[in-house]
Amino acid sequence: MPVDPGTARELIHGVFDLQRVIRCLSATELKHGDLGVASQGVLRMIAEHGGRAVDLAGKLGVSAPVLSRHLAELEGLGFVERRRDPDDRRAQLVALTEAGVTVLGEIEEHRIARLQSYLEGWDEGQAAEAVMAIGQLSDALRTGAHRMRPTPSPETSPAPQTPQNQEEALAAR
Amino acid sequence: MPVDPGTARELIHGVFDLQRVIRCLSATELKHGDLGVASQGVLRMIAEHGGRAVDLAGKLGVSAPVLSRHLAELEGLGFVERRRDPDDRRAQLVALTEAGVTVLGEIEEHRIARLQSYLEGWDEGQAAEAVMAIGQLSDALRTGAHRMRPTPSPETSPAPQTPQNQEEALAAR
DNA sequence: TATTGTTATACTCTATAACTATA
DNA sequence: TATAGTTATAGAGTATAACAATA
Repeated sequence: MPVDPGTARELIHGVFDLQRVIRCLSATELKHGDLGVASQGVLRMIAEHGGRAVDLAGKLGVSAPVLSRHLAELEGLGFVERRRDPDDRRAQLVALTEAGVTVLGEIEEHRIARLQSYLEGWDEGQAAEAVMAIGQLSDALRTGAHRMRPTPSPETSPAPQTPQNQEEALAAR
Repeated sequence: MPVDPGTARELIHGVFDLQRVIRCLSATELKHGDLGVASQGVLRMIAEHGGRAVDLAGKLGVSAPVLSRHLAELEGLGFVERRRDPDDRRAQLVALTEAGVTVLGEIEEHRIARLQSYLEGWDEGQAAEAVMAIGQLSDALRTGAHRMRPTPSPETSPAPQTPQNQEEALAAR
């Protein structure tokens, strides 16, 4: 028994509206010194799941070249260190420097304080419900889309051939 | 009594994660013929709030040049009609053509069916809660950011002077 | 003088293709 | 032959600045 089409429609529009509001906020806030929003996301992902670059790209849901450039930028700013993986000398192990940890902390603190002020009047339960609802939605979209893809005519085409980086991204969590 | 900083943090990360998942979906789905996701959003906004172009830009949260180009594209595809506003000959009144209504209907139907399949296993209440939570969050960010801005040193600077299109966007709903 | 809309230009973030080095 | 990463190039979407026409 699927969700009512009207509710699905409202959810779609709600998500797009949220994205619009956030884009407007990104224009004015969400910039920290030289760091764009995307680089800030890379910084956080390194803090949480540091390690091989290729795995980070998968978790971030971006292609290898995109991550490569963000890492080059972050390394140039002194926020990230890259060293070769001793077990696989093709790969890189990525980690935050002390400066990187510091700047990420500043970014997070600033965002949290700002969100807290925007959420003035909310109670804890309301906020927790929003966290849960958004998390559930992300999971549903991830697994749903992931379950969709792996059916590229299993008989006619012998192998997918394309790297298909979305899949890794969607399977990440 | 503000929301707990830990909860605020989770909410921030949850929203960014959701954006990542949606970006991955956008790459594979969410394209309808020649129409990019942004143009599809313009199409929907015209359907819901058609009228003066400048007001549409405010509701979409984009600058006038961006809307101008999207409208030119949509007009070229035959999905949108523009005519001068008889009451203000600088302005344009924007509306969907029959083809525009049709294509928007197709887009919505396709998205709804897809989301319904992704939300397999959800019950109606869970979906309704997600709609509510996301709507409340959008509203909070909109009004919060809007309340923040109108304080550009009210004594030293006589007038804002800059168009400040974010404000209109944030005040739209 | 302010507002509506357009064009030109630039920025951010992204992807694909072609390449090197390693496995 | 396949994978990790880089560089080059292109595309989508956005903004600011400069402009024309109208108010």
